[in-house]
Amino acid sequence: MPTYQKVGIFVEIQYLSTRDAIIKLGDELIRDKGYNAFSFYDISKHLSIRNASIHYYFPTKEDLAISVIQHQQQLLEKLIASTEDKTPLQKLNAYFSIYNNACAQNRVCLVGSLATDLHTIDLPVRKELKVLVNSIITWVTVILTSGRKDEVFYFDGPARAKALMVITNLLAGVQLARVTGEKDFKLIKSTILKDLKKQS
Amino acid sequence: MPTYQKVGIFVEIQYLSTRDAIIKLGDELIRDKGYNAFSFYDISKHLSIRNASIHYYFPTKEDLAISVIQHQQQLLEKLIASTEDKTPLQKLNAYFSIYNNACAQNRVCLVGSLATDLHTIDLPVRKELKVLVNSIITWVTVILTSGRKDEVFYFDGPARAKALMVITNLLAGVQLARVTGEKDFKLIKSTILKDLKKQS
DNA sequence: GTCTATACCTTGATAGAC
DNA sequence: GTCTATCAAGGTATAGAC
Repeated sequence: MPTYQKVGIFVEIQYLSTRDAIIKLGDELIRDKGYNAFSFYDISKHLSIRNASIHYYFPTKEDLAISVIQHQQQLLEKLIASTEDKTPLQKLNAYFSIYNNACAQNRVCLVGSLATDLHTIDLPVRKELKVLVNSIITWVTVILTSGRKDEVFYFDGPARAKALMVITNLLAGVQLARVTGEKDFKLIKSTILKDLKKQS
Repeated sequence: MPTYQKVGIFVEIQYLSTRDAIIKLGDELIRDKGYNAFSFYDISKHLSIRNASIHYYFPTKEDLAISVIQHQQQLLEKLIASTEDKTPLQKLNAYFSIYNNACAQNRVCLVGSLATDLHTIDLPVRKELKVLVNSIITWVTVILTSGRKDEVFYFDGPARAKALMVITNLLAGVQLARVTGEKDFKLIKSTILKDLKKQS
């Protein structure tokens, strides 16, 4: 068995355009503090740019919100594409990974955050959110359908209904975990999997 | 079979002290727009009182938040007490009724709303929220435990884990329903019950 | 594309009269 | 207990120089 010497520390550095950096930070802020609680100052401070520069890319706060949602939509589509050839269980774990990351950072998921603020945002943003939500529901429904067909998942009733159950477990799981602790989120995750794998 | 004549319309009028009216409205606003989106003006406008009068009862906004949470805690305890002699299924339906009302008004539940805003509120409020969350989890766990003992509910694993599943289904269910429509919330509810009643 | 400077509004909060 | 009046802070947004 070979031995290894530590010869350095590897640091991953991301280079993003100003625009992409604003979107990424906006996403994190919405999921950390909520849409109405974060301000352009939070972004300008962190990126060492000025308020006016943010408005150059995003004339209004709602414009930024739309771009943040579209960015999540793109991430989702990448995740779907990159797991295309994987098993249903691997795909489901890929979906779980979204919430694992969120929970580890003590952030909630974008959908849950914007849904609670829904009545304070205008129609174009709501419309974009609806697209994202439907993409998520559709993907999870497809995963569960193929998993049941392959007899790796077992559940009764329409796959879409079961998808709603799984999604709501995770979505509210990260919210509850903020109050009761991360171990409850892990408990929810393992309970979902145990339940799906159990022949009924 | 007797017949009846309509002789009048019955209107239920609530008389609340200013203090209680503020709390009730604060609760509705938090669940409608979120903690950071509602303002004292929303309350003063609706109650035809002045900003300063609200501050007389609640020196700070966080003071109001604490009273709102405590009010929900009292409602919960009343609900628990009033269903003490009922069956586990009736008790579970009583718990469901909280979310039925919320969903019908297109409002989310207080826990979900404040959990997404958690990082913008200070410790005393978080502490109060934690008390409420633990009360809910404990009650649902007790309901599920006695239901399983009576063989009206069937599920594997710890009752607390199953309680977390049911609670997260409902909590995120009302949030998702804002985006996809109320019928999905009803689907989630009926799926929970079907699942619990199914002998495995 | 990024800056300075600023307009304009809403917010939570307070002082003090009644 | 409720009011008028006011404040200071913080917010989004814009004009215009560089």
